[in-house]
Amino acid sequence: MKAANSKYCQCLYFSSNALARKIEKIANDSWKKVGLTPSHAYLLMLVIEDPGIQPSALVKQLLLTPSTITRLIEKLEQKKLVVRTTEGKLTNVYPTPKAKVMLPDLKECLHHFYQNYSAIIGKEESARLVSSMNKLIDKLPP
Amino acid sequence: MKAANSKYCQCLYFSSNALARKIEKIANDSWKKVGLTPSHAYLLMLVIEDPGIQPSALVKQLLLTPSTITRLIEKLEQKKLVVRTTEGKLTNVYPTPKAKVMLPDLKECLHHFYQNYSAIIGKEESARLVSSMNKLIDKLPP
DNA sequence: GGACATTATTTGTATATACAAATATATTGT
DNA sequence: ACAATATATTTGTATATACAAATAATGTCC
Repeated sequence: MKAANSKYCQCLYFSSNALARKIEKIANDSWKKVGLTPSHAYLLMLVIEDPGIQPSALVKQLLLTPSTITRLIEKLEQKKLVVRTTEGKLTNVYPTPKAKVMLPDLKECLHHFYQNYSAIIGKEESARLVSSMNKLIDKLPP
Repeated sequence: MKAANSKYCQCLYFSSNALARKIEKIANDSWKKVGLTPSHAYLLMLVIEDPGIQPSALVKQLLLTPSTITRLIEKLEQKKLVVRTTEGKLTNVYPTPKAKVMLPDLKECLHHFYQNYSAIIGKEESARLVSSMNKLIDKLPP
């Protein structure tokens, strides 16, 4: 006997992963205009809004590991969008003028992304979902 | 002015990805006993329950791309847990005796996984979440 | 029945992320 | 003030996944 919904496992593992992959695809499209992946774009926005922000703060805000944050910064540095200064054990990340000029475009992409998904799933529904996901993220171990 | 919740972006992109990563971690722990990643384990369970299943069917059930399915099967083949037979353009995947014997252990891991996360987030809450995620997955473009 | 399109699978390559270890600095207890 | 510990960041490496192209077989249309 097959399950009623045989399209995919009725399991949190696949549901959460599949959803994340699909949303990632929408996000990738939304940020194509600025030639950045969503992760790079979000990190860059945080740097522009808080110049000198440290990798450890980015780790907390983006919920990524320190090594991933380092790699994201490296790429933005290659693209001349940020610069790093290290003093002691601390590193500060600053936006370049080139990056600052991009801010309106970055915000526009963010808006496009929001429009894209809320057009499909509805504004209330998506807000509810984000909120319940965030509650869950807080509950789960780090 | 900072947002009330400054820990991470109040955005579907990060929420869905962060949630998926955290759940993946719980899943990885749950399947450590059988020495498989959750993806490999789920694929193997599908093969055991439906011997001869084709990669295209696995693609639909697991919501992964054909190339990823091929790679997962390759690894299970290396571990002598499945065999492939190709006739024409179709491929059939069969479990080995070694794999069939593992089924109870695989099911036990699945149960552990379910116990692990429902202990943290509650059975009703997790069922609700899976269901609303699945609805969303259906709505979003492939 | 042959040209063209469609389907199924695999292969080459790229990417995002993580883990573990390395490095370097700062803090604390005595 | 020194040893031990904790914190911040980077580096080396591994993994899961995807995309695009290649391969191969099948179906269709005139």
